[in-house]
Amino acid sequence: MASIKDVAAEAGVSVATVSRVLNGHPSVSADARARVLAAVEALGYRPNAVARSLRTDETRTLGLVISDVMNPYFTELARSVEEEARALGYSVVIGNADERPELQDHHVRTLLDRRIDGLLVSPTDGGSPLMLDAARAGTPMVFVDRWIPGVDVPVVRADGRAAVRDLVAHLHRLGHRRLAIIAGPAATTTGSERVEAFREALAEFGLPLPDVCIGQGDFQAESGRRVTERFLDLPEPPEVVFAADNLMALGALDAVRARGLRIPDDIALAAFDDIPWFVHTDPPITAIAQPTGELGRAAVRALVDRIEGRPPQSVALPARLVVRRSCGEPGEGTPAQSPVPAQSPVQRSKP
Amino acid sequence: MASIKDVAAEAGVSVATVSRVLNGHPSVSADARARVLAAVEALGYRPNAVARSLRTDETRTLGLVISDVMNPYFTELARSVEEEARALGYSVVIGNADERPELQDHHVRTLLDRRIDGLLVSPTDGGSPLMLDAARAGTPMVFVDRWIPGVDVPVVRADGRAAVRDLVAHLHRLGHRRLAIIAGPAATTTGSERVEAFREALAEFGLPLPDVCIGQGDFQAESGRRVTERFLDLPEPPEVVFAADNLMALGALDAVRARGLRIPDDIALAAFDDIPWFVHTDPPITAIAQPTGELGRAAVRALVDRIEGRPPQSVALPARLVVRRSCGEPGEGTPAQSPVPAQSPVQRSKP
DNA sequence: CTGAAAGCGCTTACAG
DNA sequence: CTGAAAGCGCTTACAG
Repeated sequence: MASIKDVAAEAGVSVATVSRVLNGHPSVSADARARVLAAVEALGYRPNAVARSLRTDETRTLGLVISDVMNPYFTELARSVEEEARALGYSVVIGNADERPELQDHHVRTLLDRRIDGLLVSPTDGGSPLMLDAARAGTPMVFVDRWIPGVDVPVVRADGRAAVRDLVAHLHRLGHRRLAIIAGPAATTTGSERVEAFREALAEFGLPLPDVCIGQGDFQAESGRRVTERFLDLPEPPEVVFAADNLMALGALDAVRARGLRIPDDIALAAFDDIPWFVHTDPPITAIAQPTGELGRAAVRALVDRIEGRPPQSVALPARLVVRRSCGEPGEGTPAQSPVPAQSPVQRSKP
Repeated sequence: MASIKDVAAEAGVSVATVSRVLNGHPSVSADARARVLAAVEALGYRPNAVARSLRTDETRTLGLVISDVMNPYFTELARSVEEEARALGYSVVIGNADERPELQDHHVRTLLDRRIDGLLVSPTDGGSPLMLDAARAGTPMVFVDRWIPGVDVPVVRADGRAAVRDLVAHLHRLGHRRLAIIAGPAATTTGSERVEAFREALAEFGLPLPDVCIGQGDFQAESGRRVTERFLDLPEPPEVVFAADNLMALGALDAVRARGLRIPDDIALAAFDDIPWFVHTDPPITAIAQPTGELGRAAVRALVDRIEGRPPQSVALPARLVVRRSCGEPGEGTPAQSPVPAQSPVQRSKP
């Protein structure tokens, strides 16, 4: 592969001059520039980014460590991150932690070794020493979706409180009183915050959240299935299951179907995270939608601000409730107090 | 960040010795080794992969350029690619072409600039000069899923011919005679091969495939919707729509639902690619499943073989038909000639 | 077993 | 405007 030396020889100039024209440095004669460009063209020369990075100490690359690529929510997040990064002149390399702390560490380490300019992470756990050290050592970092309290790192996330409250109001209106939740890992902020928001909303409506109605999941489908089976085995099973993410909702669906039960007649289901398939499931699933694309873009902007020396900003964007049919139709249970208009199935929460 | 020089100073040896212990070179005294390791620990030293790559001319990184990350099929492919690569000591950086040739080129160029050791690609089109030049210039490359004819690059893919034939047999048995397909771009092998396999299978059953029954999609949901609407507007609409990938099936579902039509009563639907959600749609969707994880792993093995100087092998793994309810139940149409047992909804094609 | 030195492909003060 | 030279952080023949 042609190097800068070859180009210099071909153009009859020094490598310094070649470097200058390649980097748009102003002080190059038109003649030299033309000869260099011609040589570049003739040799099909492409600068070696590895060498450049070693010299400039920047890779124009962002690392993104997410908890689970197979989760459509994170896939979409990754996509919007890449788009915004590309627009700002950065590449992104993705590490999939698969909800496993040791895999998360593997990726953080690899990314750091490659000297990425900054790190976007959605932590799988409370934060490993490796990650915390990197943050303290000054590696530009921002948390996205999930975060770690007590660390001085900007956070870009959705605020689901109002939407969860809207969901509980919706369930209450339909006459449901015994509600259960499939929670995410307590070590993650999204894991604990969603349970808390749910508990608070229930309290507001005078409803209890007994321990047997809190199932411990891990944000993956299999755990949703397992927890749902336990719910169904209860002497007094819940009337509603709220899955704290879309994959656990998929697992719950599997479990319900395996028992030959029907939604919402036998049991109602709602999910945190909205995905295109929820429109087509049997029945369509009521969900809380995050502004995923916006989150990804905001996270990149915050990280690049940090990298380029501008003060980065934390962001919290409101999630919103999307009512479908998996919790019952207004009128099926207690008469609806404020019926959802059939024409507009999307109900926005007021931020 | 500590460099190898700092470690050498701390340990009281030369950088050469530090390098040797880090790389497991045998000729280092136990004493020197111990001192180096202690210094590494004390300083929290991590080798700079950028510098190492420049020197050794290898990055231990694979590039993966896929057509669309948001497609669950490719997400799963990417995941299995990363797993196998990691097992073999490589990282992978993913480029999402989003079915856009110019984006594909952008990623190929970026990856090449970064001097990845090898490239895995699922081409979005017939192949750009950039990609073909890279292949000719000797960049280790393997095609996965889609490929480009006439280029000397190993191919790892699924063979869907038998499964498509099984699907058509299934449809015929159910009494369907007027079948349509939402095809992928003709410039992609999967785009054209699936239409061809479908056409051949139809011919075998004496069924025509008129031009109006071939809709041109681009493997993304929106095109599935558009094409389906056109089918539905036909004076004599098809009885079955076969979507050549799962996203176009999603679009078809949207279109059918928007018209208030029911599946399979008003129109039947089948898809190439199987995904977990197909079990839960209304109704569950009959699909052709690819051995996605196996494809990803085989592709990585082929590429690494090529990189490390072993002869790489092309691979074609059989896809299989998974019968669900979206095309009707046996007995609904013409009496089933060989009914699908209700107990086992999964029917394997014989390779 | 060990170290001094060259060199990977760039960029960038420094002189001119 | 231009080039010679230093140096980024490593690895690896080459001598000893």
